[in-house]
Amino acid sequence: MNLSEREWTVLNALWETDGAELGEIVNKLYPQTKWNRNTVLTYLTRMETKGLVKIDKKVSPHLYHATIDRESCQQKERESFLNRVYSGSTGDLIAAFLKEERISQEEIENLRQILDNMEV
Amino acid sequence: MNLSEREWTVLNALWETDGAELGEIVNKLYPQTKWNRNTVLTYLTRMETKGLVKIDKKVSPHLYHATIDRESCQQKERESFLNRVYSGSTGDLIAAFLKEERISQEEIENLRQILDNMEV
DNA sequence: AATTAGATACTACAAGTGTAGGAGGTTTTA
DNA sequence: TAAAACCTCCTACACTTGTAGTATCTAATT
Repeated sequence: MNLSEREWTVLNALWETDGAELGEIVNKLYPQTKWNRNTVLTYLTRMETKGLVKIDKKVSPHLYHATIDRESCQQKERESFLNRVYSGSTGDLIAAFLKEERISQEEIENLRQILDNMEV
Repeated sequence: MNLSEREWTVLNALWETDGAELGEIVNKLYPQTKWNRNTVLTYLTRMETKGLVKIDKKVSPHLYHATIDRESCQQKERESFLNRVYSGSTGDLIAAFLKEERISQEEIENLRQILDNMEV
């Protein structure tokens, strides 16, 4: 199941506040997205159909939960990104990110550590 | 202009053989995709409408070219992936790729070099 | 209890996407 | 040159996505 941009946006909000009410979700999303409340509701119910979201209807207002965890979504997305955009070459991909994007000194150190531990 | 999965697949084929004929493209794609020839043609013409593909109709069979280069598509895709999936944290993203995906010893060395050159 | 504000359900509708089929034009080949 | 093999064009159609509007329902407030 490949997540769309909007689905990621919604899920990111749900992961930050698991078991949120509609109003909270709408408010959290509004600054970046300007989505209408009913638009958000449509996304949530469609995502429920797809099994991405669980809606707890025993309480009112309903509570909305992500049914999948962030890590495994990230993992799938990495896989697909890697193949689609870098034909599977992790080295090229990382090199591109290193060269282009801003990284703090600490992060550089951290990555160096990881590399050291990978040395056979 | 955000490229879809299919558009990436088509463009990857075009980048590998720029100015290809339909038959070549179809054959190149078939093993991974099993797409029907007319399906491919539909994608190509739709992508022409979007400005992603240029069709040279002066010759027959027509020749199909990508109008955008791979690097700039990769760059956009990196940006969007980074924000969508890692909330903009390049460090987290790279760490995840380093930990999860297989990288050869040479690539590790190469990345280390890049890190060294980034040191202030 | 009546009003109001927010929540949910149902409906809508255009545009985009996935996936070809059929008809007709062109090029190669027997 | 007739057949075979491609190629291109046009058409189709169901499904998904983006984006709400309306109507109703429920909970909070006066």
